[in-house]
Amino acid sequence: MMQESGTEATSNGPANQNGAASVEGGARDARPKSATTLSAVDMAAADLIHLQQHQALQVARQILLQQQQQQQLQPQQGTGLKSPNEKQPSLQVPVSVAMMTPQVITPQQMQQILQQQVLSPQQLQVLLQQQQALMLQQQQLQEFYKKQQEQLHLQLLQQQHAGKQSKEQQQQAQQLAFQQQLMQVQQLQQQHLLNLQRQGLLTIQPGQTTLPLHSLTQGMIPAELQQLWKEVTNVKEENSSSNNSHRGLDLSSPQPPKNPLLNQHASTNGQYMSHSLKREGSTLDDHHHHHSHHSHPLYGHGVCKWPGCEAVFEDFQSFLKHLNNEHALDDRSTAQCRVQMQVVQQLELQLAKDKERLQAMMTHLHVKSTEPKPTPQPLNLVSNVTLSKTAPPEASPPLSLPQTPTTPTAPLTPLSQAHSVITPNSLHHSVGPMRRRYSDKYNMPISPDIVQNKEFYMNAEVRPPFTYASLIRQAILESPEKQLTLNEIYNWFTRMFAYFRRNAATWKNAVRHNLSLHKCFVRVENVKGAVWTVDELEFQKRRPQKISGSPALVKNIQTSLGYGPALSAAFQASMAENNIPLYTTASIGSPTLNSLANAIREEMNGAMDHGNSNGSDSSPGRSPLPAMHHIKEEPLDPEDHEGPLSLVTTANHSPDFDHHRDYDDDQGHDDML
DNA sequence: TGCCCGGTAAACAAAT
DNA sequence: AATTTGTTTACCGGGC
Repeated sequence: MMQESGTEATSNGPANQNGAASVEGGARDARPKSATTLSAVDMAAADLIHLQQHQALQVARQILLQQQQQQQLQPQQGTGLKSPNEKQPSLQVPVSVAMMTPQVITPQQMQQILQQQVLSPQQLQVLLQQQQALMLQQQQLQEFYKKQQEQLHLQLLQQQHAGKQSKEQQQQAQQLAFQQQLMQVQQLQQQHLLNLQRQGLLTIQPGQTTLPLHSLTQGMIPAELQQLWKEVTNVKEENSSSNNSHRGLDLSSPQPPKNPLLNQHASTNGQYMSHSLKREGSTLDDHHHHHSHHSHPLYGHGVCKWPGCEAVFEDFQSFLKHLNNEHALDDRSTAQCRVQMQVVQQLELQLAKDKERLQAMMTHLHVKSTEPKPTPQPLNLVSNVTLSKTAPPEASPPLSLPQTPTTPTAPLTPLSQAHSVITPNSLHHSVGPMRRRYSDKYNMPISPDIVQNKEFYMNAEVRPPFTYASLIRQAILESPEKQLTLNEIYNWFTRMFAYFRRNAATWKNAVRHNLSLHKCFVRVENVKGAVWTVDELEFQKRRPQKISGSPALVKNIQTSLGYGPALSAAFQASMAENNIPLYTTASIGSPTLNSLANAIREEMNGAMDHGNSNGSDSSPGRSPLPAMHHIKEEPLDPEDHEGPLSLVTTANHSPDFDHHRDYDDDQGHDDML
């Protein structure tokens, strides 16, 4: 009862259309319409991006973990080899950590860039390229480290099991190797930074090479990113006004209150101006330009590595040509660039977290010799709490992240019994892609990154690009028992999507409506009430209908998704780029997010599926972006949107819904905080 | 143009 | 008596 009212009534105050929700009689017309279309679309895209990042991050994390391990294990050795600029991380982690981070553009830097209005088309591209290069590097490193890590693991295992033989020697050798790798990484990173500086894209003072960890950790929250992107886009749009003026992300038309500075981009006439800027910065850059040698970050193995583009080229020249023609500055490229930037951003954030995690792990292991059991981690405390509920002691080592500094991790949903290890219910097995692979292996839970995703949805008031039916199904399938009460479903919605924290009367009604309307939702009487379950067959049954083959549809979908093609392409490309097996990666996360990710993928696949759609494997995906119509039609006063958007605030309390009896509805959380 | 979809609004009934 | 939970019907707009 109080839920709905409380929900929106809260801060939106005026100008909100919510009145319509519960009481309006014919207020229907009152419903605002028109404006948000794009933003909504864009956001949907953002969601995807998010997922992508999510996965990419995992990889990055691994790399970092390894790096840190090395450092930790070998604090002293090999010092001489290191570049002079570092102070040698003896014990302080921050330092070492910091060293690794500069490779990606930090939020601050990003802002700088924006502020300087250097976002000319060229620069945007350059930026993108740089970021891409980053990805490549990480990929390489990843592979490399992967091997090493495996060895390390083996060693550890041996040590533990076989007692304390003289493995130490081996380990030392190993460590040396690590050390070397570490240095390599650092060099790469520095190199990269240099590049950026050269391009004039970054203005970093010499001594500033190492950024404070917190700057990264704090990263930007989705909302901020969005704002940033908005800025970026705006700037860009001003230049290339023509195209589709719409699609820009104008979630909140007005500029964000936060970066007033950015607003000045007013008449940025990028093109030329930036050019000069670039020149300026290029002073140091005399030697190689990324163009000079064939090692163009966007060109590899004869293929264009632009997200989503896999064009093949005989020679570098033709590639360049292609790059200029096909990937010139336009809405699409910009969108892709944005995606990439976000990816990077998220990676950065994740890296920071994982570093910290590693740190904890190392600490733990060190201490271990003395007192193995009682892990002293401060974070553990937190995590323990989380785990305690369900978590069997077993695996899960260090886990969760401690810090979570200023991040707006929503305080709500505490826990997660979650991992639930996905009940062996063969239920979802039959379905398409998502279930295959990821669910089999129960994965260990705890994954910090979820928080991020979660945050995204929780913060961004973006209408999720899924139909109610899809979401409901998702909610139900995610539950340990594969069944939920209506209320639990509601809770899931509000937990997972900020969007559903408003207009409760409306969407709840829709949920109910969907539950009873679709055959795929089966109500099961229960001792204390009834629960809803999903008849997967039924569900799948009606999924294939549209999408499967029609190219036209695909096109539409893409369009609907905003930069659909671009994003999805970027999404997938990036994944591939990082060797991130979608499913595998996903499996690491929490069931909830995984599912979400999978759901999205599913939708995407269905939508984009070029080619083999019918038949067996191709995912069922189909209904994609359903309903965003009205979103687009709601002109919502800027205020309306803005408020929510700055969610940081909003996010913090959302508990409104959760309270009462939901003890078990929260399967999906992994937050550790 | 008509059909199908999915979202939204609502009326109503039944269960709490 | 007030809600919540479910069902159903109607209407809309979009895609085809």
